[in-house]
Amino acid sequence: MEATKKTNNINPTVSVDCVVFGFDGSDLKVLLVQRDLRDNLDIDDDTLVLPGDLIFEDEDILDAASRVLLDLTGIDNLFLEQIGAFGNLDRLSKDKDKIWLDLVRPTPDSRVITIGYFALVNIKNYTIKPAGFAKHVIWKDFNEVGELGFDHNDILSAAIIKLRNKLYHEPVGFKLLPNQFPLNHLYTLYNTILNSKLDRRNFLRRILKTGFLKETDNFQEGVPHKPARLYTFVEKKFTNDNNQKFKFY
Amino acid sequence: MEATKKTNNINPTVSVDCVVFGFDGSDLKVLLVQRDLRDNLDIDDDTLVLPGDLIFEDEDILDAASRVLLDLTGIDNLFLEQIGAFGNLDRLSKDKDKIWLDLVRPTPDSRVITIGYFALVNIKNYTIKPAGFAKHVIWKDFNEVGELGFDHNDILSAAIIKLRNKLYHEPVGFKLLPNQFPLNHLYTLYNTILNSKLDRRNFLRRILKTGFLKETDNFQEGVPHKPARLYTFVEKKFTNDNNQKFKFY
DNA sequence: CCAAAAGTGTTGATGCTACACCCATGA
DNA sequence: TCATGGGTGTAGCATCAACACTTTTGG
Repeated sequence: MEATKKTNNINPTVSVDCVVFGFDGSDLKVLLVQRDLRDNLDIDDDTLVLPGDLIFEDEDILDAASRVLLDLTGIDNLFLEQIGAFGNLDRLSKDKDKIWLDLVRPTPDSRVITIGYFALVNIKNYTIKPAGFAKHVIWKDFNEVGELGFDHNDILSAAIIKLRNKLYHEPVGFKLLPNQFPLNHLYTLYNTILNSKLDRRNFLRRILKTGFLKETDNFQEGVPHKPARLYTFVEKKFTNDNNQKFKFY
Repeated sequence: MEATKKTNNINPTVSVDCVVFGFDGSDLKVLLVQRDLRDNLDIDDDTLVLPGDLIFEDEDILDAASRVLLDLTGIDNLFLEQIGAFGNLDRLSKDKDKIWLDLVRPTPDSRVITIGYFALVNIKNYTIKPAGFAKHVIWKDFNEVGELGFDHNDILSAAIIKLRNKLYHEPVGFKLLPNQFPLNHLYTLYNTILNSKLDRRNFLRRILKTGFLKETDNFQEGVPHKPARLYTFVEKKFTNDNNQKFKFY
């Protein structure tokens, strides 16, 4: 009967972490942040982590993930999908992690379970500004991500697997591209993410046959070669029901 | 350096819930339990729920799920796979749920996030005894599951989707069957779970071609018709890497 | 005119779907 | 002998993989 009370107390045992993928035309990128409060603390810690935070007691988990992205990166209103829960007992036990936790968390020894989310964005829509909320946010090449803080490499691994699966079965590649794009960008995207060298002609034929692409009257500009025709994504009803039958790529 | 301290304090904000699927030869079954302490409490509550419990502070989540199944059902050493985290703010707010929580939980109003797991078992290995730890445990027909407590219908929905996906891409059907089984049981299993009527000859040809089945010299006994040859599952290295290319059924 | 990427079809092999009858057994 | 499910093959169709040359543009 009673509406949810807003307490704004943090829940010290549950956090969210977000894997945001972008694509710059040739490489897959991941959004990473330097740890919060880094400038104010007298520690030498340049560890990168996924954007994340503890949740509030009365906050929906998905909302928490959205909030984190908005606060840390200015990215709003993103389609986020859950990866899963990560709760290893030792996930916060690296030395550097403990030092940071001791400094910033009210209950640094608390056992924390985190829920991972992932999202795909067109990287050009979210240029990271080198000041303000995005001071410590960077796009990192997926293949050049080193050791992250906490268990965030595990979360990232789970995310890339999910991304590859989705790429096969759902029309999601477009989310990583601008509104209009040449087909070869999509082709490169698939090859990059899937670590493969698909046959170009077969790929183009198949991707067009899905009906999710519509040609425009626009062409690439400023390229030192024949400009390619730009295509756009056609929103169609897509049900995951036939997910398994439907090979997308 | 220091080994994990065992505190045995419960974590009142995180729980696990398990979806255990079984197959009886014609129907898909789910393991459900009546709520804990039902007999000792003066309430009229025959609500069924998934087996689950709060976790301990220093307990791995997966271990917690195993413990729950062992405690409630005697099922040990099961391969459990995570479904995901379920954390809706209203997931514990049905009237009957609140009454039960008030009676058995130290902090009944605590917001709880649950991690769902699922498992496949050969139903004959785990005959539920009508006494002892399994007093309130039943196998329920998947299609006859009514309204469960909490948000357990949501968890179950997520589980069945996962099961259907796995059935397409991985050799898991065998886990629901005895060591030796006639091919038609496997065929029925696929049709039941996928809600389909696969072509029988095509199914048999394809399933044999996967190389995961080996014929034995044994035949069905006690059936009022020609006894079918029994097959057994061949353990082979199976990597999910080619998950997406590989159509299993 | 050169470099660079765009654009474009066919063929052979493989895999898929659809389909029906006889057989072996227990009762 | 009857009822029940067991066991088996093919043909036509669709899909897939493999493969290379010409065109257009900018510089």
